[in-house]
Parts: sequence; structure tokens; C-alpha cells
Amino acid sequence: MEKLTPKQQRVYDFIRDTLIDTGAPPTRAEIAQALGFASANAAQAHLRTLARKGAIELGSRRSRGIRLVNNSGEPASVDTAANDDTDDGLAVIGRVAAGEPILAVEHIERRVRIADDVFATPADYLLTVRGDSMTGVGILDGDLLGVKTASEVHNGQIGVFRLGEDVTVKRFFKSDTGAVRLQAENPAHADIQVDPEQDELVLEGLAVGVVRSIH
Amino acid sequence: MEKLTPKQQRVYDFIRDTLIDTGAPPTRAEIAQALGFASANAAQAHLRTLARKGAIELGSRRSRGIRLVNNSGEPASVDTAANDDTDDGLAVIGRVAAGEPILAVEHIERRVRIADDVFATPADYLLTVRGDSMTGVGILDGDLLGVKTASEVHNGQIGVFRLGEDVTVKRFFKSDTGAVRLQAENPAHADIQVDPEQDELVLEGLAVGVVRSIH
DNA sequence: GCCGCGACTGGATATATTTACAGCATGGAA
DNA sequence: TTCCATGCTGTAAATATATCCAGTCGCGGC
Repeated sequence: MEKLTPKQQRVYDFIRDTLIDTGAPPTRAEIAQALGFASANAAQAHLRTLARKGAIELGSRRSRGIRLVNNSGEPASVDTAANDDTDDGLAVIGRVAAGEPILAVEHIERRVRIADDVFATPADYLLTVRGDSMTGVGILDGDLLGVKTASEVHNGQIGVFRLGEDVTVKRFFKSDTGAVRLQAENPAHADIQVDPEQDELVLEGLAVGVVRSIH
Repeated sequence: MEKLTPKQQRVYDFIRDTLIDTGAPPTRAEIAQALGFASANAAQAHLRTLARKGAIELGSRRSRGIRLVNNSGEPASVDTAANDDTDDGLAVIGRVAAGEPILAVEHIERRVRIADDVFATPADYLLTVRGDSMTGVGILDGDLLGVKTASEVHNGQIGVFRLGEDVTVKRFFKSDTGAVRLQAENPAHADIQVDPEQDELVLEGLAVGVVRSIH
């Protein structure tokens, strides 16, 4: 994907935030208003550029026909403040493979009303965990994982990572040599060794909580 | 959530599928076409019904303004006697002294705002888990356990039991002979054998959910 | 029978939304 | 200097959408 300019990144981030907040992509007018443009056409121009660069896909003559193409090179968490509407709870935005990494599509499945103060660190959204690689720390298949977007992760923290096409939950470790190890918390699963120079590793966020419904 | 008719369920499913396929909810016309209606108004009527039943939320005059709410199934309970005061969240119960009712006001440590529909079965209160006897099923020391008061427990269900002076979380099994076994989900812990004739075993409630904050 | 509810058809209308066209300004590259 | 990408304003037209109104049909309860 071609690199985005700061302005274009803000447009992209707003689309993402709107998806999470409202369940649907924004219109040109909504983008213009949010970014302070007087004309919706400014937003239209940005969208064309984003589409040309491969960051999004546009549906022709389709209202709110904007799709995020996976793999935002940057963690995009510059202005998480955009996420503060709170009143309706958290969006469940997809599935995370916590085992053999499975393809994760970014979309909103539903919303769950969990207040900001339930987790020590407020979550920005929830992901449905798939797989059993983190059962050792009580994160089971089907659990909802509270995720807070972040731009950095410290040794030993549990984070949500994107490795190429896959999204996975693992415990993060980085050695002095720069090698990264994504550690599973289940003896049946091997750790994942990553060379940040070679592999495309993106931090999607930090795990801040778990919610499970017992049937 | 009120129960949906088969037709209504098909509409709901289509909304979900469209969300997954295109990244945005469908329009009335798209719903009508997909389900074979000649008029978009048929879809509109269905949407109104779904909204009334709480399955979705509709945005006014907003294109594709459809949000899935939470399909976790069961209607909110009617008899939430334990939920005495304000709907300001669930009470977190701390240490319970021997012989005292678990729901006594003095045991309430704080309140956590978790909506009724977060767990498939709404919880009446939250209990702070002590010990690691249930780590095998992802219930860890320090977790908040959602508990629903109940008068009976079936084989295999996880419940909160009072055994004399102690309150414990275990999986329940009753044999044909009437002997009760409270099973730990951790190899390091032995099961507890109970003779209901002899021992004082009280069911405080059923485990309906888990909430954990990751630091 | 009468009524409410679930499931529709058909048509009309007010908005919402996309998109094209015409410009303007800036800054870097050829 | 000219060309081109970025980043905008403003207006207008063409569509896409939501929503209202007026009916129809069948079914189960009162």
C-alpha cells in the first residue's frame, strides 16, 4: 500500500472510527464536517486518493460505500479521542485467531454495553477470540477480548498483533538483538518468532480485559 | 430480546451477512431484493419490528442506519430481586463472613456497570474469585464472576456454593445415589465430596459470566 | 364477526448521498 | 517555467434511500 499523507491518514482514521462507533462507514458530508472541510467534495477527493493508494475500496454510487482494505501500515492511534462517544458500549469488530492464525476481517458484528470503568484501562473495542493458544492465562475460544489501541508494547504484555494477513493474540517479548517473540500461553502451541526487519508486524492494540458469557 | 419469527430472523441474518460482505449495513431496497419482496416497504416494516424487539437499532433518516444490537439470546430476567437498587450496575461482592447472607449491603465493595445483555443470562451480582481451583475453564484468581441467583443447579453447571463457612465456585455433579461432587477445574485441586444429608450445602447461584481486567 | 399482528404490494415524496464540473492556492519535480 | 499532486471552496444534477400513506391477505384470539 502506498504511504498516506498525514491528512489522508486522518481521513482513514475517521472512517475507521465511524465504523466502530456507528456500525457503518461515513458519508462524504460526514467526513467533511469531522475534518472541518466546507465542501463534501474535499472528502470525495481524499477518498479517491485513498482508493488509488489501496487503503480503501469505493463502491460506485453506493451510499457509505467505503471499505477499509486491511493492513493499515501505521497503528493509526494518534487521536483515540475520536472514540469517545461512549454512550452505546463497545463494538465487537471481528475475530482474532489465538491459535493457528486465522484471517480476520475488520467489521462490526454487534455491540456490547460495557462501561469505561469496567476494565482498569478502558477498551476501545472488543474482539472475539478464536483458538486456544492463550488458555494458560484464561483467554478462551469465544471470549471477548477488550482491546485498547496503542502504538507501543512492552515486554511481557499481551497484545493483538497483525502478521501479514493474520491477527493474533500473544504475549510480546523483544530481545536485545531486536528479535521479537510472540509467545503463546498454551504448551500445545509454539511461539512465533518474528524478525521486524523482514516480517510485517503491526501492533493493533493491547489486551486490557476479558469478557465471557457462561452458558 | 423478544423472540424473532423465522422471517424476521432471515432479515436479521441478511443484515449481518451484508455487514460482513460489504462493510456496511444494507438499504431497505437491498433487503427487499435479497428476500424477494417487491416493495422496500416490506423491509421497512421488518426493520421496525426488529427494532421494537430490540434486535437492532435504527438511525433516523440515516442511510444504512442499521445496527445490530446483541444477539445473545435470552430476554432480560423479570425476577431480578437481587438487583434491588439503582440500575447503576452490578454489585461486586467481597469477602463474605460465615453465616451472613451473601448479598448483604456491607459486602458490596463497588459497582461495575455491565448491561443486562452482556452475558447470555443476566447476572444478579458479581463475585470476586479467590483461588485458582477453576483455572482450567478460564476462571482465574481475581476475576469477577457474574452470578445469577437460582434455586437449582444441573449436572455439569458451574455454580457458587456455600459449604458451611466457605463460599466456593465449582462444577456441580450429583450421582443417582444422591451424593454430590463439587469438581475443581484444576488438577492441583481435589474435588469436594458432599453428602447433602449431612453437610450444609447451599446454592448461592449459577455462574453466568466472567469479567477480567488485564493490567 | 371483529381485531390485532405478521407479511406483504404499489406509489409518492422528502431527504440523503454521490458525483461531475469549475476554480483557487501551494510546493516539489522536470 | 511548466507540470503535477495535494488540498481545498462552491454549485448543481443525478441517484440512492428512508419513510409515509393506502390497501390486501391470512391467521389466531376474543
